[in-house]
Amino acid sequence: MAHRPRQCSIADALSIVGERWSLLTLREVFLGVRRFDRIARNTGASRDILAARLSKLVESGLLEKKQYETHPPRYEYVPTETGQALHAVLLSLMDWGDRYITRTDPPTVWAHDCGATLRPVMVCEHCREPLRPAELTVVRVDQPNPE
Amino acid sequence: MAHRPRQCSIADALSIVGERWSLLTLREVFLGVRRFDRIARNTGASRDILAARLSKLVESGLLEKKQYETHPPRYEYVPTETGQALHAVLLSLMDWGDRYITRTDPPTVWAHDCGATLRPVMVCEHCREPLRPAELTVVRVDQPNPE
DNA sequence: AATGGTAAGTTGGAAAATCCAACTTACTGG
DNA sequence: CCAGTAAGTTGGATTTTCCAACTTACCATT
Repeated sequence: MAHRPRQCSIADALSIVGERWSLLTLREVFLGVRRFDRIARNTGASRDILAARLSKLVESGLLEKKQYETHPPRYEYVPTETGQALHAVLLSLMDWGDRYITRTDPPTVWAHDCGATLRPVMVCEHCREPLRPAELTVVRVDQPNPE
Repeated sequence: MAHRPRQCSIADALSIVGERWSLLTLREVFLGVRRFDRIARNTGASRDILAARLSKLVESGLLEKKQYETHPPRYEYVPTETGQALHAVLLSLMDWGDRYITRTDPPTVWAHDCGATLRPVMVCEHCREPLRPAELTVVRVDQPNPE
């Protein structure tokens, strides 16, 4: 009866960063590449789509457009706090790719300030144990189709 | 000169789960919804696209098709180990959405077996400290455009 | 002074992906 | 016998994406 999709923060998040090239654009920004041409070449996105994605990321508050040159006006895209918080998402995606998809050695390696090569792990904030899918239970979820 | 995009596990991961509906499909599977019609309704994906996505997820080794009825043949989609490992990605995306996008109370709440309401946190495996973007440095990365 | 390169887009038209409603097959329950 | 459920498939319309070329304006070189 209720043909409404499930309400959920994953869907909300994807409505902002779920389109093609958005996450790769943010990857470049996190790697320090913050100008249009370079982002276009490093991702492979076509210029028109990249322009649209960057505008959306700015409108959505993930990036800020900083002018670094007037005449002609040129901008670079720097992450806001909201944008920076997405770094964790990209790291978990990278980790999954490293482990299960990419055959070779991890192409990208980060170091943590503690001195170690970064291995990102998701833990429960309360007990600090690494999350295992089998140890999770749904407590509350929107149920679009009751019957 | 080199017009090759950057080689990276995030791109590899997105080549499998980056298309529209793939991650929402996996969300449903993790919530225990494993049959075609329900997934279609709960996500809002059109049936033809959903069929294509499910096939791809099966081919890519994230889901397995289990027959639960012959005559007519009916299947359900259950996550493999590779698929289950993506739960962490969805949780980090959910957490980001909860914090920065969704205005209301978190629509979906998970509990951890330790008894606490789940708050997923990304930590450095070595020192166990929560990751802060400012404390990360790139050690190695594919550089598509040298000059 | 003219030429080529860099930079950040924008434009128009072709190609690909997605959407949508209707159809199919084969059971089950009333 | 009819309606409902389930897992898709099909054809055609709509929307996105792709691609190459164009624009504006500066700087470095010849």
